[in-house]
Amino acid sequence: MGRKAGPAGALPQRRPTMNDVAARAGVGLKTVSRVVNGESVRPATAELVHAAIAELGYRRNDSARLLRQGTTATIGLLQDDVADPFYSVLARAVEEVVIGRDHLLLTASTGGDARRARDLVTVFCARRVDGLIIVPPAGADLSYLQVEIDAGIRAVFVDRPPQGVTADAVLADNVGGTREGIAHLIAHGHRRIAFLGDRGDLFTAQERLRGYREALAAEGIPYDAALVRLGEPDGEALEAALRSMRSQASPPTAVFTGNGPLSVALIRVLSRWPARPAHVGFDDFELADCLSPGVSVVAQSPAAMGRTAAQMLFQRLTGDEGPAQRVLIETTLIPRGSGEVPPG
Amino acid sequence: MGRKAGPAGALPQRRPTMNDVAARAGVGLKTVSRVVNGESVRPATAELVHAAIAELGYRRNDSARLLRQGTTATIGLLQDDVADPFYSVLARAVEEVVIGRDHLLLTASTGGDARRARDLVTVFCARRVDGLIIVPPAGADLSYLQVEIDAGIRAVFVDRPPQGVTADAVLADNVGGTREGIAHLIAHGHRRIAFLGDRGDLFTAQERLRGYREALAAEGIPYDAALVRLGEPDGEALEAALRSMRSQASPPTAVFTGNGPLSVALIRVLSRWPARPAHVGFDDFELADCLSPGVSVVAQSPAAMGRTAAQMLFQRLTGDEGPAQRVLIETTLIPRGSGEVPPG
DNA sequence: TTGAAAGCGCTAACAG
DNA sequence: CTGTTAGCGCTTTCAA
Repeated sequence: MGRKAGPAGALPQRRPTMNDVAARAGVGLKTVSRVVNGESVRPATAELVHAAIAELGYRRNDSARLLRQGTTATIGLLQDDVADPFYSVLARAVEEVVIGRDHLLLTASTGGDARRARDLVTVFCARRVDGLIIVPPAGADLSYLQVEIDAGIRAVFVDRPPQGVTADAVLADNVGGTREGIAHLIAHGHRRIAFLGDRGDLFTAQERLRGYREALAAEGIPYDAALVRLGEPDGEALEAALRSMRSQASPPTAVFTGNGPLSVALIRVLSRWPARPAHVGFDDFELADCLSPGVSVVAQSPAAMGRTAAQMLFQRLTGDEGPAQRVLIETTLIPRGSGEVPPG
Repeated sequence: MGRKAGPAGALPQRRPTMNDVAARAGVGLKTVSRVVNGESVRPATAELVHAAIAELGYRRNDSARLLRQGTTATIGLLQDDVADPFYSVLARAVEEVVIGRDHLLLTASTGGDARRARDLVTVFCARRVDGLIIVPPAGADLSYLQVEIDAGIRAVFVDRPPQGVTADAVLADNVGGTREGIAHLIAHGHRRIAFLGDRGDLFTAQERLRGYREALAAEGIPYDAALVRLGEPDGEALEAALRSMRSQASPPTAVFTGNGPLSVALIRVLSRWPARPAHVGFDDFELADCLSPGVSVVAQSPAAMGRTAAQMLFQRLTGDEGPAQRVLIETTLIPRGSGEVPPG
């Protein structure tokens, strides 16, 4: 009782403050502060304070504390969509580092919308997060961030580099990984390899396409635009593209998909198809090994990317003023069957 | 230049405050506050202030603002692991609601560790989050939360109900969903149905087991403990359990798995097995439809759970003092083939 | 319409 | 060892 004071509404719920504790214990405010923060205080006095704290149910307000200290001990994480496995694994890794450093993590998903990203960045900055870890939306101009960075908010970019601002970035080895994947298909006898990539305005899609071209060039295989399709992982569009490729004079015998969702979409389409081309996908995904055949992939390491980004951020926060870095995280080719099928 | 002032270190980076703006504009502090907050100010004066704001690059510090206002406009989300698809989808839904209400979301993963959960709750509360959305670790006594709730921090539980404290909870219809799944198998002729559930100290595992028993009882099928195995989704342990079940006089013709990871683990095991029992899993997962046969599941709706929990929380934050509620989110049976296989 | 003063809850900088 | 006074950056009186 007391808390539910009838229709008149709940009590004001004012929590006891250090002042209240000080008054209750009959000591000065600063003494309470010392006790709470474990600084040296005469045991007898400390006892008094502890008693008052217990009686009042006092808990220090860290928001106030941090305001005074001029920090928020908070990092903001901004990405396309936490529900996407790639990002959720990345987020978990970031979380781990952030909490290990006694900070807290604010998270938000942009849905890939540049406008929303900007709004969220603004909100995070208004809260004065100590640092920002950002997967920037495709093609977003981030020059608005420069003023925040100049004002002291550190930022590290993941998965895609920033445009319009100079800052650290942690990226997958998109070119190298794709080269390896394509070379693998070529090594298994394929020369007509389709490339299904994500939207062309995405950095990762561009880079992976570049890796594709480089791998072909390295083997003297001509690049054929008719085998390339860039766009979102839409099943129907994918199927149409595939159909048109198949009707060519020289149809593809293998397909490379540029990310997880595209791989999954392709698998859905192929499951209804007669002959199956060889397939290698960029980015690993759950159950890739349980399909028949298992799906060979170029695995990224979202956890390593998140961890690295967070660590770089804290390095900046602890005084590293060196020039902006760009770190590449290695990929790993995992053969599981689908990529080792010989040309039909 | 200026920012990188050589080895001496970066400049103090003090951001301009309202005071600075006031001084620069030659007006009072409160006038700046009014302008920044869009309150009525004489246009000419406002112009002066805006100019000063632009020149100084001033941005309001929301942390300070919120301290004064006695709120943090922040919600804390605590769950086992954001990297788990179930939780990441739930998190995304929570995010959406929270940001739609002009709040921010702090997230942290407990790894299912009760001790860590407690620490994180404490940290969140010390920051004075307005509310908490929690997936409580198995068997964790949350009575320590009572004092925080009494002090005004609202809490809503998701997926698992709280122990040791009375609060709102949003749960899946574990019993009903499982009953439906088991009934489905029975309808397809199965009478020997194995149940592979998660650790027995997990609320969801208990409830789903209960649904299993009720479904059997409803059809007059005797419960056989030899067909039940509870434990973490460990492939080897699972295989051993299955092997021992198969060697029984009357081996199971169907298997029900109690969550996504268990379903995946089972699929891995079965992929190396000769005969395949029928299979229905609780909780849907990516590519379940692409396996052969497709995996029939009792789908939960983590997005609905997260959304509902967040909405309930805001209802509490806006004055709802009614008794604690428990909301059940419906499940949906999705037949895809594996659950419609007749007994061997 | 504007501004001065007080204060959110805490810590930093000095005294005693 | 302890307490007093400021002050973090803002909003909230309340008076001019």
